[in-house]
Amino acid sequence: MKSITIKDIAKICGVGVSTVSRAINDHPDISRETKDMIMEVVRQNNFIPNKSARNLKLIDSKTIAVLIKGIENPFFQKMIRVFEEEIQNRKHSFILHRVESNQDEIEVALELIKEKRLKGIVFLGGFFFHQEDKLKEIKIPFVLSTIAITENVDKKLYSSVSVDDISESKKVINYLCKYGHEKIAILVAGNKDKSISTLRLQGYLDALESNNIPVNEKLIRYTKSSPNAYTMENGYKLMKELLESGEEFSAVYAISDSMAMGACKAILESGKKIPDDYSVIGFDGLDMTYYYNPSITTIRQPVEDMARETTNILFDLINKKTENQHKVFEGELLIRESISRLNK
Amino acid sequence: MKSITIKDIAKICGVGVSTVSRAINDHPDISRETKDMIMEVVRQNNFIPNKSARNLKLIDSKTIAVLIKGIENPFFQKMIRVFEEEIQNRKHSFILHRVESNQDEIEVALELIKEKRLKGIVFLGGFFFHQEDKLKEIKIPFVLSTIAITENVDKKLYSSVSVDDISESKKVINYLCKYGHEKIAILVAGNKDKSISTLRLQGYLDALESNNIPVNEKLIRYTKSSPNAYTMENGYKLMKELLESGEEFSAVYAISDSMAMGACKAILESGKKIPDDYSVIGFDGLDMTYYYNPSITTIRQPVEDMARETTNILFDLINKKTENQHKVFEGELLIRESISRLNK
DNA sequence: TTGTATGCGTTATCAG
DNA sequence: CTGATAACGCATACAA
Repeated sequence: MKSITIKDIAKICGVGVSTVSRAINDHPDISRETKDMIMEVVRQNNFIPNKSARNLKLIDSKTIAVLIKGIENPFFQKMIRVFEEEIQNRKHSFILHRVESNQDEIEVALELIKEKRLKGIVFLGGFFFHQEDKLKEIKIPFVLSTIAITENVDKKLYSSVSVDDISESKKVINYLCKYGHEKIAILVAGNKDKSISTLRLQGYLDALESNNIPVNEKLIRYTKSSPNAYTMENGYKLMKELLESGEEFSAVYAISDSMAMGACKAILESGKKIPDDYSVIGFDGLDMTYYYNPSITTIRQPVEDMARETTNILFDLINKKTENQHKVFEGELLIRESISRLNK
Repeated sequence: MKSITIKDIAKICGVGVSTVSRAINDHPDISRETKDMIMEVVRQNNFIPNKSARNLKLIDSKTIAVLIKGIENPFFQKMIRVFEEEIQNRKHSFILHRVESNQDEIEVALELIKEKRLKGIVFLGGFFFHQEDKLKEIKIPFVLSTIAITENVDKKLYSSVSVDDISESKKVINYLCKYGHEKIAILVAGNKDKSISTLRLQGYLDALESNNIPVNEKLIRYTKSSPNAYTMENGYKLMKELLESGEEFSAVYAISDSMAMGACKAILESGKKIPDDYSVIGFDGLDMTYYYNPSITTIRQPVEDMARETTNILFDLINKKTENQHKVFEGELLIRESISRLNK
């Protein structure tokens, strides 16, 4: 079942393959008539050029890949849109490529670069625990977007766009403290998970200290299951355990909005009220937090702006307009209905 | 900046390219020592085979692609997992490929088939308004999963896995009627959108008729914006308009869970209660409906089973074990807290 | 067990 | 403007 090739088309048209190639690719050096004639034959025979062959031959491809770890995370939804738009505006092709949680994103990137002759890469989500020499293998421009780097790598080796998880996390806790909360629980991702979760936990600890509140280890709840720790289900389970433990607290900080909603459910199910009995605060700024009942106070990451800035930096790098950059965005505290005031 | 190829490796190792190829691809006809030696060199030089070249050469690739339209739809999240698992269990590679809402999925499929030498394809989401001859161009096995076909095409030409949107929709309305509701509003996708929305609306109309309830056009609300009609935002807007219109109703059926949650928000925001003032029912069975407050009654599509069955059929087709099949799954009514009983 | 040569389907170079 | 031909990087038939 051999499929039709450019040669077949050339034969049918009675022209050379290069002429067909020129017709397909809108080359200038071809007369209107031959082009029209060829395109007609192409259409009639449903000829579709083989991209592998094309990629193999091409030296320069004008395509950008976004490698996303955790595509199921609703947090990325809006960013994808922006990437698509921005990249297409710049007349480049956009490839969204999912990397599985057990895959090494750099390996995947390296393969894709070769396969597609990429111009640039965006790494979205996940966390880098890579060594410097790993990063150095990527010879094309790339930007880490909403990624926590844990290793101490030279900032000159990469670009990044992110929020400061530690300080945003402090913001959360300071806000709760301002409202009189002292017994503040936190729902974080499994303790071996060296990631964004660790940073947000760090912010929590720092803020408690600066507010002179002693840390109660029993109020720090870690998810068991991985790799998908930031789910509603985990938030629900953790909250349920916490409630059943009998440990006292007045507010809970879930390090993701999904977990926050799960936590809310557990609280409501136990017959308690939000925010009257317990205050809840999330992180990320998912739309869903607005629609939830009660609406949930959270820190919004400016995802659209972050995606836009990511592409800006990437194309600046591609056009050699800049060295590697690190842009940190400020989160926005969205004050909703899930926090009560304890002091007056 | 030429990148390293199999030839370079061969040269370094002092062997032929075919030997290197054999080493990389775990061929049997190669001695342990040469293989180990070669692999060591491969590692040291970070050699990564070019997939385009490989795909071009290969005749048989053992890869399955899932083309998904509307990847941002949380409905597909769980299915993706299953596809990945099932396909990997069968020792095939899994490619998730996003098709944009303005793209023709068949065109995309045709390209991908050539590029990757696919063994099979799953079309996930969206709706087919394609002619028969379009479908006939796809020469490899494929299955339409959770897709509404609007054209009248010969069922022998394709396989499908779905729920019966019309009858599930009737189930919804019959349930509401049983609880004494008669003034039932429905939130559907924009009227030009010939899709699943149309089918669910049809079920609504049919069920009203069989329950001897006259249709009130004012209770049928269409989203304006496309292409992403099934969002919380649209549910919210539609509900708000409906409430402000002053039209009387006791229950609302949103044809997607996301819309249902948006609708709930609008109701709650207006100071009304669910289900005391208004009953709400959704469709799809997203996890979120459980976590919402109040939890939302909905029709659950058995997504995992559907994904599993999709792969089963696909591989049966690949292995020539079967002709094209059409499997219809039954939805499950998840009774939650968002419906009140009007009659006693 | 290993090496050589050929072709996969395109695009690009270069001569006509 | 057009056509032959040489790559692109790899896998494989075939020869050794």
